[in-house]
Amino acid sequence: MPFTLATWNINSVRLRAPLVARLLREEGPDILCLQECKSPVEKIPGEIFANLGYPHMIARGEKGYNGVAILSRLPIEEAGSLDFAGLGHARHIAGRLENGVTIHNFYVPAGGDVPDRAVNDKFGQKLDYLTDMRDFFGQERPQKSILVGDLNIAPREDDVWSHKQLLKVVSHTPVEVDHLGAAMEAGGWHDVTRADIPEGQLYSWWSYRARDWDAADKGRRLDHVWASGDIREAGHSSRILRAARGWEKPSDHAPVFATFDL
DNA sequence: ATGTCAACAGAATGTTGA
Repeated sequence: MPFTLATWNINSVRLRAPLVARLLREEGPDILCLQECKSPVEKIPGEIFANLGYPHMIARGEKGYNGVAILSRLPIEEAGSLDFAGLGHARHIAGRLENGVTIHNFYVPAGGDVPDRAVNDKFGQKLDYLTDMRDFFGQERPQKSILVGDLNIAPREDDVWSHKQLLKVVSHTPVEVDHLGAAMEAGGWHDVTRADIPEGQLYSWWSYRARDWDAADKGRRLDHVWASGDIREAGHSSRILRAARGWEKPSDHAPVFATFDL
């Protein structure tokens, strides 16, 4: 049975519960992975989503920051949560579907402003997080697995509005791209979005600070859908719902979709 | 340095993080 999955950094699931509901109603993904819920789990308005046909929710949360959740119309059971770099943050949850597919939902640390771990602890934490990711998935290569989330890195030149102007901007520096690539390779992960859409500029995030985000279009592809090597061929129909960035009181991220024939 | 958001602490705005 094919299923469609979406990943979306919602930037407060309580404030934007109406937008989540709109996405569920209008697009109807089978599974929606959220990041930056910024809410303790017990304060996530799960009944709103349940009433829309998404009775299954697994989540990790904390007060004010981070937080990840998976909403599903298919039964999903928790399959652990990882705390890379020992941050003690709610940045990951894994779930398993009845067909045996595991879904990892990640919110990788943003990394602060200065791309130098000697002067910016947050940048060091981001690199350490990615190194731990590499080591974890390298230990035992995942199978029948999908990894999604806000990875806070735009790896390719055509994943940013200006490769040259962003080389020293956190999210597109070579050291971050290398760390992400190492995690990807160690786990045998494949970039489903770029397998589907190999050519051209592709963004999932536009800063709030731009006066006209749509016209300026200074975006970055920070949100990703990966598949383990054994199911890479099952992924298709990738798309980014850019329109959601223009909704009333939007998140600064747009949802990324993929369908899997599994 | 700036721009714009959101949550928190604690009672108005400043801080932290993105």
